Amino acid sequence: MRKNGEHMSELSQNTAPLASAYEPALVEDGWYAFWEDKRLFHAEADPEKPSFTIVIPPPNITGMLTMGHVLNNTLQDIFLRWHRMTGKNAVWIPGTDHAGIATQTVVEKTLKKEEGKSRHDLGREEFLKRVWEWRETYGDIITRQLRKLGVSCDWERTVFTMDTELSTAVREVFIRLYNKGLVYRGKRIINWDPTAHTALSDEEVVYKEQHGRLWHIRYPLIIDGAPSKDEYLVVATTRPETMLGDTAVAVHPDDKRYARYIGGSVFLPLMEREIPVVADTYVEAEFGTGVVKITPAHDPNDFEVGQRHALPLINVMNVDASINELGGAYAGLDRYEARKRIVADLEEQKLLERIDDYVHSVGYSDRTDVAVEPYLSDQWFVSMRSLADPALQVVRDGVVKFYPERWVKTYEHWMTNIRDWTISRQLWWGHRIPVFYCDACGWEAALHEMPAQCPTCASTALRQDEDVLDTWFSSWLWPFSVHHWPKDSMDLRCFYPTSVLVTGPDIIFFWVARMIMAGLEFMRDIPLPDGSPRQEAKDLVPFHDVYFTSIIRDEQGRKMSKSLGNSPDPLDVIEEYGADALRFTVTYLAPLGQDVLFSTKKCEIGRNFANKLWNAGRFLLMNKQKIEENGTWRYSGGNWVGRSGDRRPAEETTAASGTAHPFPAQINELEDRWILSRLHETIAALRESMEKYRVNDMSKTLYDFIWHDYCDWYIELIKERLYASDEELRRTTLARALHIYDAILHVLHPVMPFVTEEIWHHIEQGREDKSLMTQILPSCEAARVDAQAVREMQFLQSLVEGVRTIQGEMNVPAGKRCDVVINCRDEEQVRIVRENMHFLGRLARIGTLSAEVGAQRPGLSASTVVSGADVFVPLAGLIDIDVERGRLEKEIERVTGLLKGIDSKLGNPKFTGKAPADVVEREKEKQQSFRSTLEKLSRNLQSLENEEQQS
RNA sequence: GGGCAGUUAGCUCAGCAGGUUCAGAGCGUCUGGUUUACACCCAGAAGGUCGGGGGUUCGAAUCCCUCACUGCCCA
Repeated sequence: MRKNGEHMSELSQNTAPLASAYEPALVEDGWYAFWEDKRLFHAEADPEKPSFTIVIPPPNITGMLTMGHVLNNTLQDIFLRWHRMTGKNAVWIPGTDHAGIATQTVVEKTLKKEEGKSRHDLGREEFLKRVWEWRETYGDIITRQLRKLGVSCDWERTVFTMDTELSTAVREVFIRLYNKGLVYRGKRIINWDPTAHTALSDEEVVYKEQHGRLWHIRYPLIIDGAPSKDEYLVVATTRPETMLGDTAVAVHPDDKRYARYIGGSVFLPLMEREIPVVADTYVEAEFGTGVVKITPAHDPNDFEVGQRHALPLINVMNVDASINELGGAYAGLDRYEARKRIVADLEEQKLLERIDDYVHSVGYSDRTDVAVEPYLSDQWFVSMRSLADPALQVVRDGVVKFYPERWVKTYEHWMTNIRDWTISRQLWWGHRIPVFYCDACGWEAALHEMPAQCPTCASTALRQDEDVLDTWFSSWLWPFSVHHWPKDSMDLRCFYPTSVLVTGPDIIFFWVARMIMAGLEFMRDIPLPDGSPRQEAKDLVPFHDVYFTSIIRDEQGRKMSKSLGNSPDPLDVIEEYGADALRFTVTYLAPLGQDVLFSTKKCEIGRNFANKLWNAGRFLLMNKQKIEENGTWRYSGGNWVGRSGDRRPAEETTAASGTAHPFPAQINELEDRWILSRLHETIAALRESMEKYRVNDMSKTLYDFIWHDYCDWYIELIKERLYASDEELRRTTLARALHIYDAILHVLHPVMPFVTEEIWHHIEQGREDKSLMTQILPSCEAARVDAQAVREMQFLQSLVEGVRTIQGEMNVPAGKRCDVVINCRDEEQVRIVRENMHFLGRLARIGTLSAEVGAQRPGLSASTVVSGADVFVPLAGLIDIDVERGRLEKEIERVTGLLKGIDSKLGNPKFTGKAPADVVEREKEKQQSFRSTLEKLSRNLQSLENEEQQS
């Protein structure tokens, strides 16, 4: 990586022409270092200045940069850079997440591999030391990777969820909720991860459809105190191994088939235990046989049935889901091995009636991808109802807006059916639950630190809860914990709430919803920047807008995943195409709310675009250099400065800015009026796209304006003036072209920061210490929009295109210039053509051009009709009459069709009666225009056919 | 089973406040190109009647209903 100083000296000495192709690899690292060294990403709290804040969705410390991160962070950076360039106090807080299970698993694996030890061999304290070491070594790989993307995070503010201050916030929140009774401990069936040996929340379980079996097992009836040999109830189950823990069988109370067995009992095979037959409406009579085994310790529904019927709970599994000593002969076997043996044994005892194939969904751990086990254990929960209600309200009220809006429905559904949140994890890596117990007297409290002795009985034998908290229990505090809440500070006052959250819809429940709850619950005691109390919902919520990103898929539409190997490494892509190209491509392809089908090759869009921009700049700079080489004039401050140092504005100074403006209020040149008009239309469109978070619209607008309007047309149009002998004309022309180009660099910078910064520094001397990223975006000036210039240009553009089409179709040799005769519709058209003859000739390879009203068709001409004007191209010797006839006939057919449609429309009294007058008027004008076009086309075709017969 | 998206040129997608020649762009294909910024380029062409059906309306790719298929989320 080049040091800032080196880069700049190289730049300022760089008077050689730019390379003919843009090479991102040569400049990107240098500019990133420049921005960082100059602390341009850093912002200080300023109560006087409106701020624009984003907190990063903290990536896991175990994570590597994925295409998902690329999209997400590019969007955030675009928003941030754009708003920074509007003059706001923009800050983006970066940081990482400790990722409890993922990190602990990684370190445990390493430990096993390298030292053959388990965490238990090391003990808690030593193990945690190792995790910290691991995080010191590998934990910021992802943030280093993010820098390659060009993100403008305020790295000085980087935080980590396990930092001291953030841990304080976690404890504080736990203690407050505990004291309010919103955190509680209870024995429940939770989702157990048998690999990580921990509880999971409902949200961490993903369900997958699976082909399984439905085993039908005979449970002999107990008759006269003994199991019957030939009478039995048949239960159907997908999990026969859990029968070891059965404490009843159940039927529906209205199910006549089994009514007589209710109150009786059956003989539990294998365990040889007598269990009751109970009646419960939970049972679906239609499912299976209508008899269900009840295993209260291993199924959440059975647990509830068990509660209702006071059934005993028999937990037959260990923490790794192997069978424990309560599982009789199967003790010690893994759950799946036990299943096999149990099925075999049942078969041998002729207790297996039949086996059906069955498709059902099985829950898997989001983190370890093993089937979760419903498991009875003591866990901590957050009572969600009272937190959820206000959080639901602010979204319904629009205090927090979702983009796209449809996610509101998903949010509402979850929030109205919310269940309590399992927050304890049986891990070591994480925030340890701050609850302390005295075993001597039973005292228990939530505190920041363990007291020296029990406040009740003075015992010193106190202990802290062994479990840690769910990682999301720290993430939901992120928008304020990054500023070290509960401590009050100007940072917290000014930078909270944040402006927008950019994240994936997959974590709407995990994270988005819970952050809203936390903001509303905990931010009341922090005043507003002016010191007044924070009361209104809009000041309490953690963000005002939530942008839900697209999902990046491969070309076949499959989700990108490690196992499929279909996910390109973004760093490779950046190396090959450049970060700007990747950023542009990804935003260009990502409409709000739609998935993105990505392939590396698509980055050619962005690379080619960057190269196009580069070459346009290169062209201007070559011309600039030619003028400066004469020694009299230097381009500086957006205009030309004479050698004496006097600013000699060849053009006037705008009152508003006080700076020289190369475009005076009155401009004669049509192309200049047009491009200035298009620029301001474009700025307006970009602003609107930004407000609506339509980032792909923004990219398309930039692409079309820069490539088509500016490069394809404007640069071509001014070449004539740039090559003129009059140097003042050359200077004026170039100043205008540079002015537009400079504006382009500004508006494009948020999307493509590197290439724009690079070129911006080449444009004029004296920018060595400045950066484009802290410049102010050009404003949209309505007065510069010139509808007439746009209309006139459109006419001229269609003339050029019409002539070019004829030349192409007739295979006119590339070097040949054709004469053109235009029969104009009116004198206005004659004027426009005559005023712009010079560039029509150049752009359409025209020799002599004549334009008048009533001009006659020269013999052997190809023709077309443009805006009511006949365009004739005499092509004696070159014309292929068959081809020309084909063209005209096809055009006649097309226009006839259009005219027919309009005729029937206007012939319909309902239309003329009901449609608004201006619509009818417009249709009439169209009808006129089509008729006239059609007449001209037919006449031209007729002439052509006459000529054919004559020859 | 419930909910939400999507179905427009060979491919990927714009067009989502019904009426500006609205049927578009990029890629791909074909034709032509040594014009002093760019072959990561320039000029031009061919290709779709907007998933099927029904409805609202003077008028629908655009609004409503329905069906089909695809994908996602929740149970």
